[in-house]
Amino acid sequence: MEKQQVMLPTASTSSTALSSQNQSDKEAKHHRYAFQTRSPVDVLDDGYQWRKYGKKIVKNNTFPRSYYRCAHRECNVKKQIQRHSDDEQIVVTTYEGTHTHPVDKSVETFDQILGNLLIDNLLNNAPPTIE
DNA sequence: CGGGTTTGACCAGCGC
DNA sequence: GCGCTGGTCAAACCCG
Repeated sequence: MEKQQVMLPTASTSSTALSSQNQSDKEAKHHRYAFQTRSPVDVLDDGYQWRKYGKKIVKNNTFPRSYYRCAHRECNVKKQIQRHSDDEQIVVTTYEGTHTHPVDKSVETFDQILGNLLIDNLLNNAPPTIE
């Protein structure tokens, strides 16, 4: 397959942070941040290296969901990417966990930006867009 | 040759 | 209690 790496060209990171809602303690324990990005590619290069460990077709989505994990041994960060069933141009990236290692690249990447957006949304109490 | 990716199967959790 | 969905792991294959 072709590795499509996008370095935040025109990908507009519009909305949205899904965080510790008052769903349940289990959800709260796991850091889950969902971002909806409008990008032509599935995998956004956030500066970290990810290793794909699974793919699954979800009933609600026409497109398969991809499961990624941080390439680092100590870093047990998981990331799942799924496309919108209605708009294939919308890519939903869900981060789970926190990186304990610095970015491999020397650029302020998506992770930083998304992180800021995340915090910003958290502070603003942004309502969950997905689920 | 090594690492990474791919696909399928298995397992667990939740719902009914 | 059984069924279904989602998630993870494992083995094999492909590419660099």
